[in-house]
Amino acid sequence: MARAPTTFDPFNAVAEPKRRQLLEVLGTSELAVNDLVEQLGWTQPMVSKHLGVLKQVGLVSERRVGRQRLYRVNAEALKPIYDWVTPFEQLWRERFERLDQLLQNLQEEQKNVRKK
Amino acid sequence: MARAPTTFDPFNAVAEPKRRQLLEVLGTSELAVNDLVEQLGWTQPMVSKHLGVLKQVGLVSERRVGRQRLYRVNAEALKPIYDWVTPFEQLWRERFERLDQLLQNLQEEQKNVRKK
DNA sequence: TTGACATATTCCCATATAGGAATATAATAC
DNA sequence: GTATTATATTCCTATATGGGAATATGTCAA
Repeated sequence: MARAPTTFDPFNAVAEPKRRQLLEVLGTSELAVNDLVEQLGWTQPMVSKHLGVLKQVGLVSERRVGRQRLYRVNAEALKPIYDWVTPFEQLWRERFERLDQLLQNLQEEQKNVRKK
Repeated sequence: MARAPTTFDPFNAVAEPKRRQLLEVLGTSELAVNDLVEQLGWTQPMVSKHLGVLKQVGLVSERRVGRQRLYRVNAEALKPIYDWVTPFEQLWRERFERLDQLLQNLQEEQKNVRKK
C-alpha cells in the first residue's frame, strides 16, 4: 500500500506546506484564484490544484461569481487536527510548568544561601 | 517533485493514521516495542518502521535497556501543529458563538410573541 | 559457544504524489 | 461569432511511500 492520498483527510491535505500557506493567506477573507496567484507568487495551475485538494477535504468552500471563483477557508474542517493534538499539548505544558517550578525553587535556595 | 517525505516534519509524520494511533497508545507511558506490538496488533517490523519515522522527526525518544528499547512520546514536537491550527480554532468558535447568539435571540423573540 | 529473545533493516511492489507545460472549459465583452 | 479573461484539467516524470516477507543485528542466559 502506498501513502494515504492527500485528499484522504485534513491531516494529509495539510501535510503539504504550500497548502498550509494557502490557508494562511486566505485567512478570513474570500479571494478569487487570481488574488491568490498574485499574493502567493505561484503559477495559476498550481494554485488551482492545491485549491482542488483543499476543497475535496472540505477545507475551503467555493462560490462562483461570474467567471471568478471565490474561495474561503472552512475552519471547522480543521477541528479533527485540533482535537487530536490538544490532549498532547497538556503534556508539554505540564512539563514546562514543572520546569518553571523547579527553577523557582532553585532561585529561592540561592537567595537563602546568600543570606547566610 | 514528489510529496514531502514523511520524515520532513511532524505534519507529514502524523498524516499517517497508524502513526497517530501509535502515539495515542504510547500516551504518557514508556513502552517497549513488543508492548506496542501486542497492544496494536501489528507485526513487529511494522511497529519498528513507524517508530523509526516518529523518531526521526523527534516525536518519540528511545532508551535502550538490555535488549529492549523503550519509547516515549516527546509531545513538544507536536507544538508546530498545535501552534498552526490554533488560530483557525478561533474562527470556527466565533462562528459557533454567533450562531448561539442568533438562536438565543430567536428564542427571546418567540417568548415575546407568545406573551402577546 | 549456542540458543532464544527483542528489535531493526532490506528487498519487493503498487500507488500517489507535486510541479511544469500545454491545453481545455467557461463566462463575459465586443 | 470572436477575442479575452478566469480558472480547471491533462499529460508527464522523479520520487517516496506502507505493507509483507525474509533476514540481519544485538543482547542476554545456560
